[in-house]
Amino acid sequence: MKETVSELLQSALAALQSEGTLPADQTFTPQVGNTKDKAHGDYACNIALVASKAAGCPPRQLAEALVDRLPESKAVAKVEIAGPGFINFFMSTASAFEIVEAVLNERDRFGRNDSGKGEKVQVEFVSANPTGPLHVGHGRGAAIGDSLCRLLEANGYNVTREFYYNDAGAQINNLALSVQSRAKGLTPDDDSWPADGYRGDYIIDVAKSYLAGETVTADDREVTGKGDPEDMDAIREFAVAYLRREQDLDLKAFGVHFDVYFLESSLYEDGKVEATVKRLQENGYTYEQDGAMWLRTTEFGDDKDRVMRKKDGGYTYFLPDVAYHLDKWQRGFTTVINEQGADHHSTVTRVRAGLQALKADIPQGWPDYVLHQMVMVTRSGQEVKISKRAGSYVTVRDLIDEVGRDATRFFLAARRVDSQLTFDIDLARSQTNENPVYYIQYAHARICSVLRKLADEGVHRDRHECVGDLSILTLDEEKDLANQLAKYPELVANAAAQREPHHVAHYLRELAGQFHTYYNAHKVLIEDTALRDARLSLYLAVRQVLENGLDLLGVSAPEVM
RNA sequence: GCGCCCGUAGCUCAGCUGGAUAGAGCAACGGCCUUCUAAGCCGUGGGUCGCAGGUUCGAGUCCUGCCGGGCGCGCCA
Repeated sequence: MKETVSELLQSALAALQSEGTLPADQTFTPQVGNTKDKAHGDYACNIALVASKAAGCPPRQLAEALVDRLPESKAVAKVEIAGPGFINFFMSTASAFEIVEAVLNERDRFGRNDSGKGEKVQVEFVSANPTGPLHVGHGRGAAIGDSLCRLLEANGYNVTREFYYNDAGAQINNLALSVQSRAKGLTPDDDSWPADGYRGDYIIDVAKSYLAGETVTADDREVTGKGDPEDMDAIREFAVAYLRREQDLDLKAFGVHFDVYFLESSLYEDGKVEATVKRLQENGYTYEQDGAMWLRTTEFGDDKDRVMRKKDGGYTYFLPDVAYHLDKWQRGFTTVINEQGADHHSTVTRVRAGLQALKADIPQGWPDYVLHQMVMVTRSGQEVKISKRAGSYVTVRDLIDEVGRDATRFFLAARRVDSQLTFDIDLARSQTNENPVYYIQYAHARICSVLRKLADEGVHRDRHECVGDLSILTLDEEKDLANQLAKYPELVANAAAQREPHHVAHYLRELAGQFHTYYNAHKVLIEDTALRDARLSLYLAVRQVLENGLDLLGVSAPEVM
C-alpha cells in the first residue's frame, strides 16, 4: 500500500524532472510516512518540503504540481495538500481490506520477508558462566536476544544462537572450592569458608549431588559425580556440568534454545589464543612493559592500551575475547550481534580494536553490539539486590515461577534496551489488567472464543479462509484494524534492522487495543451473514497477526483464557 | 575527573531515520455486563518533553554546555 503511494509519487517526480521543474541530475526519493492524525489521511509525504529548494518555488506550489501529475489509481480515494506542503493520501476503503486476504493466504509467513537472503548471522547472548543460576539480567538478555533472533529469521537471515562461557579459570576454581567446602559440611559462616566462595544455597545441592554420585546431563556435556571431596578436578567438572544443566533448564522454561555452546577453554586447546598473540606481535602492535605484554589498542580508538599477558604469564580475558571473535569471523559470520549487559560496554572498543590489530580485513565497526541496561528488581517496594556471590539475587527461575513465562518474557523485552528496567515482582505477578501481555493474549482468546461459538451454531469456518465480500466493511474501526495489519510487515523489517525488539510489544498492544474497541462496539455473530463473514475474515486476520507477533517475542497465543 | 546510557503526564513507558495540535497504560473521577469472554469498552481531568543556548522552513528527536540518575574506567570476567 505504502509502496503504491511511493510509486505514484516517483512517477510524478519524474514527470516534473522531464519538464524541468525539478533538476534532472538529482534523485528525489519520497519518504512516505504513516500519519498520526486521521485528518491527515492514511499516508503523508513531505517531499515537497524537502525538494522546494531544488525546485526554486514554495513547497505548497511544488506540492500542487506533484499532485497534478500523480497517475490515476483506484487505491487512492483522495489526495490533499495540507500545512506547509504535506501531501496527504486517503486510501480507498476497498483497497484497505486487501491486506486481510493477504494475511489469511500467507498465514504464519505473513510479515516475513526475504531481505536477509539466507545470510549467516550469529547472535551471541546470555553467555553466563556456569557459577550459578541465571539472574534477571541474564533473563533480559535472553528475552531480547532470542526475540532479535526470531526477528532476523523473519527477515530471511540464517541465524545461529550462540552461548559463550568459561569452564576453567579463577571463577570456576572458586566454584569448585565452594562445592568442596559444602561437601565437607562447611557453611559460609565458618572461618575456613573460602574468601570469595559462592554462598548461595544452590551450592549445597551441587555438593549433595556430587557426593551421591549422580549423573548430570546438560545440553553440551554429561558428568557423573565421583563422590570424593578431595578430588578438585572431579568436583570442578561436576559442578560446571551441574550448573550448566540448571541454566539449560531455566532457558528451556523460558523458551530459549542455543545452537552452539562455545567454550573459552577450547580457544586455548585449539591454539587459537597463541595464534592470536603471535599475529598481534607480528603486526607490531604489542610491547613489553612492567613485566607484562601490552596491545597498542590506542591505535584503534581505545583510550588506553590493554594488557594481553599478565606478569604471572597468564592471559587476560581480553585476549581470548579477540581470539573468539576472530573465530566467529572465520566461521563466515559477516554479521555478528553480541547481546550483553551494558556493564560490559567497555569491552566493545577493546575487542574491535584487537580485531583491527589482527589485520584480518574485518570491517571497523564489526561486530555489532546490543547492550541492555541494568535490571532492578523490587519486591514489596524494596529493591532486591542482585549479587551473584551473595546468592540472594532474583533468578530467571524465580520470575518464571512467580509471574509466568509469558509475562516475564514480555516485560523483559517490551522496553527499549538502553533504558533501565525496574521489574516489580508484585506488579508483574498480579493477575490483573496491569499485565499488558494478558491484554494482548485476551484479544487472541476472544477471537478463538467467537469461532467456537460459531462452531456451536453449526457454522464451520476454517481459520485461514477468507470468506465474504470485504468491501462491505465500512466502519472506521474496521479500516483502522486493516491499516494496523498492513503496518506489520514494516514493523518486522524495522525492528530487526534497528535491533529493537520492543517495537513488537508496542505494536501488539496497539493492535489488541484496536481489536478490543471494535469487539465491544460491534458484534460479529449477527443475522446478516454477508457482513458476518466479512467481519470474521477481519477477525481471523487479526488473530493471525497477533499470533505471528507474539511468536516474535516467544510469548504464547492461548485460545482460552 | 574521563567515557557510555538515560531524563517525556502523579507512576510505568512509546514516540517509527527531523515533520503537522507530544501519545498509550496504570492510578483518579464518571459511565457500560438479561447482548459473541468485563483480564474488556466509552468518557473526563492531567505536560515548560531535566535546564540553557545553537543548527533550519520545522527539534521530544541533531550539536554544545550545565543539572540529575545508572553503568564503566583492574595485570577481574
